Amino acid sequence: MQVRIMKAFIEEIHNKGMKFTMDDLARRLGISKRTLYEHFPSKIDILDTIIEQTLAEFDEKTEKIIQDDQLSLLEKIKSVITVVPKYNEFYDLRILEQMKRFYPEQWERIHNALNQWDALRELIEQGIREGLIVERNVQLIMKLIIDATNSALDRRFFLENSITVSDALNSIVDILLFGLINSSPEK
Amino acid sequence: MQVRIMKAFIEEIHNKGMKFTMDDLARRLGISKRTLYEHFPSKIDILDTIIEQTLAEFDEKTEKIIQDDQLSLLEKIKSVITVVPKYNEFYDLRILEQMKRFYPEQWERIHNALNQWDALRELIEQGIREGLIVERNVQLIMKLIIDATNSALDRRFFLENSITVSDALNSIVDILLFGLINSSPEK
DNA sequence: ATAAAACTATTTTTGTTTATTTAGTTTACA
DNA sequence: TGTAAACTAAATAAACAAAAATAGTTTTAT
Repeated sequence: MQVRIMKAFIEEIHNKGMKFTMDDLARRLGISKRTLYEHFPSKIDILDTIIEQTLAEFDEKTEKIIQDDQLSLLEKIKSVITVVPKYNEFYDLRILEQMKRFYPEQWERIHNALNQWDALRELIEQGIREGLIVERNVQLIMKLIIDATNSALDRRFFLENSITVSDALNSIVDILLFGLINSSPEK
Repeated sequence: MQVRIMKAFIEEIHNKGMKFTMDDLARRLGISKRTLYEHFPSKIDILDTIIEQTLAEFDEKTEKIIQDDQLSLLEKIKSVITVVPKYNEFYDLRILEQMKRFYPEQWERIHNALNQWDALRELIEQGIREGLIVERNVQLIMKLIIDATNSALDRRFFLENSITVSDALNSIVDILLFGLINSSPEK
């Protein structure tokens, strides 16, 4: 039931943005507010739980990739960057902007998560040490990767150009890793 | 004198953000408001002139690069991306945020200029046709380049990491063009 | 137990008035 | 001719009150 509520919560966000009422949510779920409050003590609590779970799930996926001995460092870097969080429609620039206004604490938590990415930085540093990655300012590399992947949060852009988020992320990673220049000889 | 005023204008912005008075500006210049208004009819007019001139100068530099027969397509692309506008301290995220609030029209003009970049798109398209650039969605490539170069507007980041804007832009372009992966065999 | 609706205590929003700031002008004076 | 300072009209912000919306609770009925 908790999951049903969280899904409906995200559906509401998707339709009306961050500004919807608990009455809306109960109506969408076809349950009474009373029942709703049996499962979550407060509105913010639902939001916190969603954030908590998606970030945790994101970290798990990342950790699993890092621990996977089958993967080369390059594959690990590639995979880690292209991890897409559950409820990914939730991570949308438009939504985040509203969240910054109405739930600044929650926004900050997401913002930090999106701009830290320590696991990736360690992989990049390892990559540099091993000569896999070009030797440049790590902070700058991180900023570039983060900014590039964060542009995948601009759902409007992808909708307008009918590209899926996953396709976009894959393209972005390929370009970041191997560059825009065609190194292979012409066919 | 117009130039002196514009420079002082930018200095004021640099110190106090977009919110400074014409009295501040006159004081900084050591002239009276009366004299100030002899040279510019209004405050917005100074701002408009600065924007006008920097954008025009940016376009000129770009055009010169494109017309230069000495340069290969690759060199052209690289050069065009790394063009830095005059008064570049003016193009700073923090400032632009304030400009969006206090001078929305002017902000939009800059915003459009920063997010259009038709000259570059044509070079990229040519690059794809000629097989120089990887064959991917042009819009996505453009978005990636624009987002990446726009992160050079985040002056705080560069200050904190003591990187100059030019260095950063050069690094960014190199990475975008040739990728993070070291293609050359280890030394 | 659960839904539906009524209820309440807060928060948010909206509108209004007042006070402050400031762009642009005018005046006085060197 | 140009500075400094005073001035004004307009915009901006601050303060406040009234109104509306809504999170969370309670009641009623099934």
